Amino acid sequence: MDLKKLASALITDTDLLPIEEYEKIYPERVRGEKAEVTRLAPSPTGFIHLGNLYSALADERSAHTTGGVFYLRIEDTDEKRKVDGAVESVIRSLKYFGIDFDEGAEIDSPLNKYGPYYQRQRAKIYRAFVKDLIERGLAYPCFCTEDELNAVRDKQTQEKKTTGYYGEYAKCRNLSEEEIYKNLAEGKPYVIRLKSQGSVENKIIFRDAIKGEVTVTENDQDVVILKSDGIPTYHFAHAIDDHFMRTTLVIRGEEWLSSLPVHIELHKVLGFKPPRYAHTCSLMKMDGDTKRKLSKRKDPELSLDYYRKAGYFPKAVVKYLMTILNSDFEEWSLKNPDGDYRDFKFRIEKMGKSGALFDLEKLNDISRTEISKLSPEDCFAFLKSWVDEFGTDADKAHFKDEKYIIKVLALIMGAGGKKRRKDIERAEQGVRLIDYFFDDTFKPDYTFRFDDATVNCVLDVFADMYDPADDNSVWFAKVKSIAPLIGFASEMSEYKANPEAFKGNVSDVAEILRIAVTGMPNSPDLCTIMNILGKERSLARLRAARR
RNA sequence: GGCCCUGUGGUCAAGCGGUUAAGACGGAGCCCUCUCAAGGCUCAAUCUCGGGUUCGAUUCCCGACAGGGUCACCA
Repeated sequence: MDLKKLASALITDTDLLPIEEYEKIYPERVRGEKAEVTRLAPSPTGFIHLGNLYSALADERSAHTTGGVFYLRIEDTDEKRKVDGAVESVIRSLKYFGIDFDEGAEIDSPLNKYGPYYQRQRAKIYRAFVKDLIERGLAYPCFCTEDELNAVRDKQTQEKKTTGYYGEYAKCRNLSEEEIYKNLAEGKPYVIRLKSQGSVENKIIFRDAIKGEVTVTENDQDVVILKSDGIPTYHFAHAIDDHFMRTTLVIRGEEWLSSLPVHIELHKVLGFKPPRYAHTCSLMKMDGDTKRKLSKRKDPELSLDYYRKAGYFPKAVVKYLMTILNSDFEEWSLKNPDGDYRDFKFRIEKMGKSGALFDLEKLNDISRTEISKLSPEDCFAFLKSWVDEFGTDADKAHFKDEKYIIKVLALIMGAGGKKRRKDIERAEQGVRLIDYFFDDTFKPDYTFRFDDATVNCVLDVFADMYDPADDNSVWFAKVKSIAPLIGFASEMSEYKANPEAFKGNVSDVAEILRIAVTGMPNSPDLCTIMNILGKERSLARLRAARR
């Protein structure tokens, strides 16, 4: 068979470059010996999720801790699944979490020498190589229809054979020259398949950067490399792109491990040296009593928007992910509480081999801790940016009074250092936490544990003696002085020594006042709260709480 | 079902032939204390199961079991 003629009949482009040219167009990168070139290669199919961020972080850290390059490539080979604005969304979302690309699609950079970074725009490159493969007898056209393929698969399933297009099932593999040209003349659609040279009898031992030695079976499937629309499949595009974009480390989910034999063979027939691979475990979630991969459809917490709306501190999400990525990060972080996570020595090899259950509790803890480290001013800025986007009208009005809120935050956060509080977990919850500092959102729950006469007595007596000029100790002395009036102990030690002798103690007096002023039985320092509210409002609240 | 990956407390996990089997989150308790938070201290809780190899296995090998992934003209 005249393969050259066949190749020209199948791949009709007339402007393809000789394949050797591409080695010159995309030369080896100049880089340090250990510098890794990594990439994030999402398909623009929807919105970026936590798994992408997780993977992006591993890529970004691998590149930047070694002095390498991290770029963005868009895998848009499946037109059906394309969503407008997805690329911008990827870049924006990652930026929100502090991750930037050095190079790639929609990235303004002088490094952009390995583009185009959209696979659809690289069609000529792929076709040049497919054509070469056909000429070398390593690829062939397949005219099988979907129905025929399904029928074969059903038969294979029934006979308990391995499914797929291989060996005796590869009908079009040995089509005669005239059959091919006849089909072509009839205008039958076709795909190009790899003519696999492998055999499942052979095992390949391959070294994964995370999993270590992995034993796989050689590929014998005649996989599709060029779809009927002339666009390559993922497998083929991956081999070409990661070679010519000079990627050194491919980090991807472990769901790709099973197609590794295909990729190995593809690299081999194309004459490329494969990159190093790192197959990461997926983020899992508990569903009933079994684990499963976090799913886009079922789990809202997979969406990055979820974290933005809930007002998680972006750095906290990143730090949480870092603890899963390299478990010794947590220890490092404890030793360097104010350190930048970028100073941590991230290594892809330290990644865990088993899938981690996503732990929202731990994220919450990290988020609380990170927010507690902010100054009241920075915390205000963080909450304000959340309020601007997701807050109610009341929130927006409140946040116009920056000075007042900063005063409130200084209290809530225990500013000053030693008595730091961790009350704010997320912006959404933090904003609700300060509602009682504003009259329009003050929604008290007057559930007192004492009779009305006692409550009123405490309220009235304290209102009479309250003086905003009092410092904390004078303020508290006054609270204590009320106790004996209603048969409460003014000293805790007294009360503990003989609880039967009293109806209550100072803390109960304070509780009555606290419920009146804040509407809740628990709060930060009451004296300071009254101070921030001011005399008039404080007294008004004491009055309003009378039974 | 075939193939591949994984298997240490509730969760994330350190460990790499001999350890009282780290640490963190969560839980319980105590202290501190006007409540809460924070902080300090203490406690409970783990090597999936069989066989080997070895003087000795959580660690190495084999098998079972369990969980996960994958078997497209989707990535």
